[in-house]
Amino acid sequence: MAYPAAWLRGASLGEAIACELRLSIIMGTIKGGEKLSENRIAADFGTSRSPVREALRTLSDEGLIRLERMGAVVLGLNEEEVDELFDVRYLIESFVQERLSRMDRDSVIIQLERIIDKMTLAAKHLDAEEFAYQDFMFHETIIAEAKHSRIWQLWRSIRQIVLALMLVTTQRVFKEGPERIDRVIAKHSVILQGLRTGNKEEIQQQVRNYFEDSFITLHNSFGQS
Amino acid sequence: MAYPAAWLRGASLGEAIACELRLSIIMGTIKGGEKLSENRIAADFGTSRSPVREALRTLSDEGLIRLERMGAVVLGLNEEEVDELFDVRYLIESFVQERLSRMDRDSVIIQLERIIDKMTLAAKHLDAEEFAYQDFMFHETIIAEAKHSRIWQLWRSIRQIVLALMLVTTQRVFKEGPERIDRVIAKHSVILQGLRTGNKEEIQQQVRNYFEDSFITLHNSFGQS
DNA sequence: GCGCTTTAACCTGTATACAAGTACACAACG
DNA sequence: CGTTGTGTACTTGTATACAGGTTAAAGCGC
Repeated sequence: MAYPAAWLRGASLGEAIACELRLSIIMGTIKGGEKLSENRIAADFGTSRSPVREALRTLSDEGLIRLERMGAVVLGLNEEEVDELFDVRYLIESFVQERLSRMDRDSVIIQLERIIDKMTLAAKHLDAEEFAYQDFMFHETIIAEAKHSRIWQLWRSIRQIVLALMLVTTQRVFKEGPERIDRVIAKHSVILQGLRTGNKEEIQQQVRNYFEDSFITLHNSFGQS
Repeated sequence: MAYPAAWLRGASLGEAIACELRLSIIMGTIKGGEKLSENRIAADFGTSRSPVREALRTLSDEGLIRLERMGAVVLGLNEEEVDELFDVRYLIESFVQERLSRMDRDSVIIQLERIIDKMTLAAKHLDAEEFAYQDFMFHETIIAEAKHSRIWQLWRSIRQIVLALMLVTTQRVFKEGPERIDRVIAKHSVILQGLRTGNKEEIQQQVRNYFEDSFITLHNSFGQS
């Protein structure tokens, strides 16, 4: 599986290399402990060291690798670290939703409705890539609408990992059949419904439910793989 | 005011340039809206574009500037954005302390005691730089001890800004006299005391108090400047 | 065979070079 | 005077070159 070319439109070589490497690390094609050298990667991708250097810095900022004196060592994402990523996602979305509950939500609700429509369409066409992307956009839209510069920055620092992870897990979900896919859509609808009510406690409860459910699903998925 | 040279030991040129620029932006020497060019900065610092490029990426990741097609535009930190930064700090420390309350805290308590001693010493010698650094280390130590890879990553994405901000505010505090300095030390002692008790609710209350107080102090400080 | 020294390959950090694209000013023209 | 076109200067993204340092292994003495 390669990184969807459509997601790389307008990206520089450095970003593209970062995306490819990130996906390889998340899928386990590149294993934890492995050592990466700028020269070797540059040779592999047929580029110079400059974009590779940029890519390695990106992955280092994301915590997927650690830059050392010589070479970069791959840290990878084990099950526990994925859990921790979900901790952070929950922390961010919980904060953001609390904030949204005190704001005008008309705009975000309309956007989320459209996104759910697109998810439904992608499910119909069995387009896992598009589905994963819309799933991603659903959450990104909510976070963006809270209009909190620092929270947005936190999101930026994990968004690419989240996207790559969604791509992988969505493809697993699609293999499990349509009822599983529908459940994912339903989960998002519940979040949207909570936002519509504007009830702070209910929204928080919905978000908690969402992540608890995702958590369990994820572990089952890990157990199988 | 320049960035303390002692804090740059072992740093690459790129990191050093990032620190200098960051401080200039936070102090307002470089104002929001201003446009930065790699070439001009490289000329100013007497280096090539490579480290400057790295520095600009760092500042972009930190949300202090925005990289555009041509030139980078300075975003700066107004009062509201500092508030938002404190939102994030509170979010992180609150999470971390909850986690710590369920862990063995002996090690972190000893470390924090030592840090408070160093703060007291720095206060005695009126060494604002050292005081700011120990203040910073106090919080960083707490976060590190929670041993949560993703939370640590979030912290990493704001730690340099926090450090620079602490340097600026600490120097203001030092100008206001010793009683203000002692209050800062006392605030940290309260946090430490909360950690000693291990009582979850009390710890959370202490952390909330700390940030509410910092919040108010900060706004007063902003009002004066 | 084992340990020490030396050397050679390789790595990163930084500098420089080149190419493609963008903005802006200025001039020519309607 | 307004508009359009062109040219120039400056920008970033990428490639290449160089310097200093680290690793590792090859070679040699024992």
